[in-house]
Amino acid sequence: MLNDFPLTLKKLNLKVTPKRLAILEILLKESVYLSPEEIWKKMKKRFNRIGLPTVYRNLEELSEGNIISKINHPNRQLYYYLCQNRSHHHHFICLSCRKVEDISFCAAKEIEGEVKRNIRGKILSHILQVNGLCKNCLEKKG
Amino acid sequence: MLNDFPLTLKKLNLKVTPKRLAILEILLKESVYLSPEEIWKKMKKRFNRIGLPTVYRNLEELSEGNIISKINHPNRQLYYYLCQNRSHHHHFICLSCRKVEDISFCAAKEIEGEVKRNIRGKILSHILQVNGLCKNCLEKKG
DNA sequence: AATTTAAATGAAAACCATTTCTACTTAATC
DNA sequence: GATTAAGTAGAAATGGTTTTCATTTAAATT
Ligand SMILES: [Zn+2]
Ligand SMILES: [Zn+2]
Ligand SMILES: [Zn+2]
Ligand SMILES: [Zn+2]
Repeated sequence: MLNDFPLTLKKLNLKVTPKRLAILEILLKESVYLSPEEIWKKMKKRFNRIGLPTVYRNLEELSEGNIISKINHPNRQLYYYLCQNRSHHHHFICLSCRKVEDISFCAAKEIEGEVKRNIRGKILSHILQVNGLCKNCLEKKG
Repeated sequence: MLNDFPLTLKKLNLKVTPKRLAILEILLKESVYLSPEEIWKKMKKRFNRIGLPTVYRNLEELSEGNIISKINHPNRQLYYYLCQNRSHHHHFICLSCRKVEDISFCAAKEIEGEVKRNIRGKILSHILQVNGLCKNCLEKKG
């Protein structure tokens, strides 16, 4: 279930193409967030012909379908991460080695309450992300 | 204190220039987030010569100095907002009319605990933002 | 008030990550 | 296998943002 990618794609009404599967496989193998170009470079090892726009398109679609997460990086470039944890949660990202770790705490409930009570608007999405240095990177510096 | 901009700039070791003051004044007047180009257009009404890079540079510096907030927008463009609330808090942003409203709830404490306990890393920053439709925009649609 | 110095600025150009376009290919359905 | 809508490659365009560098300005120092 966790990585029956063909099924996952079908559920999103996306065709099961070798390139889509490869993008997911590449991301699954990584414990760090990757840029579209980095994923493209890895794809070039598997396919003779593979365009960068294909990688961008697919990453956007997969992100739209909540299969992969978009990372909010201070340098404002795009990064993606495939998390095997399928329940709602957020991320701690290492700004040095790019490692991604799960944060189970989510303020969604409390915030929903506050938005209902005071703002009286409709929530469409929320971002919660912690940026820092992971254990390994901290120890290297010390 | 709240808008003694010259003093604020001095504290950041930034020179008190008419253009910096104007950028702050423009932002202070707005209850919505603005793009650098939008701010530049407003600046052109006040100055004969005003370059877009100057606006970008100053916005970045002011954001770095925590005088203004950078907005995380789904379209990935830069937007800034000057919030008069000087205590730590986060924002609800309307994706339709761009209104920004304060959310006092912040999960920082809980997250800090979780990062200390499980991740054992160092937190450098955190993002918490709620995107949605404000009360006014909801009612317009209904 | 004049001098000095580092910071700020404008204009033009560069940058470059991302998107668009078009012709071609492929997956899925029957 | 034929059909059709979706996916793709490659090249080019896009456009928000940053860099460069010569000039100007703020503000500290005489
Ligand atoms: Zn790390
Ligand atoms: Zn995760
Ligand atoms: Zn609104
Ligand atoms: Zn605020």
